Amino acid sequence: MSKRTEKTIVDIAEELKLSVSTVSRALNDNPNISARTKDRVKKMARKLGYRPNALAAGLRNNKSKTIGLIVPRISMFFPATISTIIQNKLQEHGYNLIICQSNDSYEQEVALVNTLYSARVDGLVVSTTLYTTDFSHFDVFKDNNIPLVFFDRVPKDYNVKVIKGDDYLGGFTATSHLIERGCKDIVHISGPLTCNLYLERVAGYKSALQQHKLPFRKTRVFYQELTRDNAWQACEKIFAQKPYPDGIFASNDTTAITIMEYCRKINLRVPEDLKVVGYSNDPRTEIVTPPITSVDQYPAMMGERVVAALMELVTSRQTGTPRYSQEIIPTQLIARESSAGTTKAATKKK
Amino acid sequence: MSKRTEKTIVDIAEELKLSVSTVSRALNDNPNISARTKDRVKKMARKLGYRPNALAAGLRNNKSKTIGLIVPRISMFFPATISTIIQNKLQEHGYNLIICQSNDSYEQEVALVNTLYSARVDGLVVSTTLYTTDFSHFDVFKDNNIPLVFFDRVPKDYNVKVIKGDDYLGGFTATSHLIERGCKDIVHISGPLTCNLYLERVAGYKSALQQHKLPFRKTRVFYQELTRDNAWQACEKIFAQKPYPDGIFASNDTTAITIMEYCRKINLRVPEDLKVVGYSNDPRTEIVTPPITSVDQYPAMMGERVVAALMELVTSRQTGTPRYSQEIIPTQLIARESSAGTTKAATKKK
DNA sequence: TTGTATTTTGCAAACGTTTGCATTACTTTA
DNA sequence: TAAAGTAATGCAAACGTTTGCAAAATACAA
Repeated sequence: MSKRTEKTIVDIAEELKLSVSTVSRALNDNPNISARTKDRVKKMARKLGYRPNALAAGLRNNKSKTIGLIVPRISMFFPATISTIIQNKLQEHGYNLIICQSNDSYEQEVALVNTLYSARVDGLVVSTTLYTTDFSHFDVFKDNNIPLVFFDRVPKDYNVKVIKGDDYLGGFTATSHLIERGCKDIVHISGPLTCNLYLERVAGYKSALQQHKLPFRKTRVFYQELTRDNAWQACEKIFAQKPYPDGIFASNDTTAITIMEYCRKINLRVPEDLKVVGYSNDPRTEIVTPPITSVDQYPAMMGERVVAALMELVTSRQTGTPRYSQEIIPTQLIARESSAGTTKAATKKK
Repeated sequence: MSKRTEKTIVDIAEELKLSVSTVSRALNDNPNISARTKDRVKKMARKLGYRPNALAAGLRNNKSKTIGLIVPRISMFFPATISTIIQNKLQEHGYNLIICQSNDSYEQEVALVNTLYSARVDGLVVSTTLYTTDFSHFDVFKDNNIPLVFFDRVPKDYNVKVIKGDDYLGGFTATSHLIERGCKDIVHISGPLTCNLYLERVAGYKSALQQHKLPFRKTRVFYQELTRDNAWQACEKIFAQKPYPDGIFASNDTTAITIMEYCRKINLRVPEDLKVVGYSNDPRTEIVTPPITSVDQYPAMMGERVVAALMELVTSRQTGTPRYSQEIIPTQLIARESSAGTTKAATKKK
């Protein structure tokens, strides 16, 4: 039906016997266009069904009003929640968001950074892959002074804006909690140490143990991608031989949930025989029986801080390379039934 | 530090004493550029740190290699899963995805459609708001013959490509299942009827009842946004007076989960006193005790079909306005404990 | 009326690509 | 060695905006 229907400002200009510059200014509410012409232009724009071409404007202005976001996957609770917040907040600021998933693949992350640069996004928000230790693919953004902010999984030794959780304290609190509830032999299931935040949680775990004069044993810590399958396998190892631990601190709620399933299978009672603490306060922890104690990371707050930081950077592009600050979002332990009661010194054997 | 560092193909051209056209063609592997020059150009491009400008290319080619996606919210299981699939599939095809959330607000949806059009996306994928009954804001896409595909929550009487679940059959199967398990008085908690798919599920529910000679009673059907709060309130109404129903078919798993919580609170046994079936097969249904019977919608299959359909439309833009087909994705009931056993004719009273 | 200040509008270049057509540079053939 | 054919490259326009500067139109003052 309709062939070349795309109306442009020149169509409006011709129709109204005005110049394109006037039309452009009128549409952008430039102060030195008379109210009358503004009105005529806008009316005609509507009449012709004119739609601004953001590509053209972006090319001319060297800004796309678009922000890029790279997360490992959007189907996981924590990144999903943050993405939602970021998206909605950015919308308020008039920015579009291109959400991309690296699927925890370093190569994909690199590719995404490049295509997002090509799309000339006005800023980039990233939570890195588990395995990203070289950050040079982000240099394009730094070098061209394009706002770049990292959250949650953030780089080490790479000078950028960073917004992260208090992972050390989170690990410390979770572990201390278990100790206070009487646990003496606490297993920790951690993510791979290529990802810094797990390192910090482990450090927190360790120092909680030490502070309570409990030994830190290497064999009691597992480093693995925190998937269901891996969690199940870890359980098989853990419960292959006695003595069983009396507490497990999992760096992830999926893992914590899987542990509970495993316990049910082998008839181990939670929290009586084993206490479990997860991480992230995924809503699933609440609907499971028994509900699981977990560490809340305030995703909403983090998301808000991310876009606030981003907007600051966007609006202060000129002032040379800034010294980047690091923001720490607090953490809160939400105690639930999975760690309730007190395990007495003499471990109950079934 | 670096001011005007943005290298363009003209920089490459100057450096190599070539014309920009040659450089452009070389970078795009145009067949009639000699292998030697291609090589030189690519080397120089790398050396200068050249990054293609997708805005400029998009403007020139009238295509952005970008697809828009509008969903109610990305934090819900079903849309999240589909978005993930779509995103990953599109990436394989070399397309970027701009994911947007309407937050179930009609106004936001309209606004998003417009900005995505302005961004000149090469296609648009939509699952509409609960309340979208007027679809004229999508006309821009239809009129300009830009690929447009709807999934799950799809328009009624609007000629477009549609990929939807088999909601009638889903409703029918879920209800039949409850009847087969002995339920005689089945409540249905439905979404608002402004959204067509709920209408179909209700129709399925109704016809299952009729087929088994059970009465359809208006007071046994609730129409509401399927949130936690609403589900809780519905429960309060349902169990305010006897007789209690012996089965509930909820059009959503969040609702099903909430029902189970409520039952626990009022000491009603599931499945003995009440059987529950949800919809979507959200993984949460599996980890709850007892696990909840639900209707799987094959989100992965749907996502794949969506991008397949989209790619077909994208590559066959010329051939006039096509007659759009409607695809139906099958549905499968996953029976779990929440509807196990057989409620005998004489209702067990506690 | 003329001149000056102020408001409003227009011209043309620029943003970084791509591409039809023309041109030049090489091969091949007679 | 000239003619003809083929391969490789270049020219210039176009995509739809925005914007500095110049010009025109209007208002105000003398």
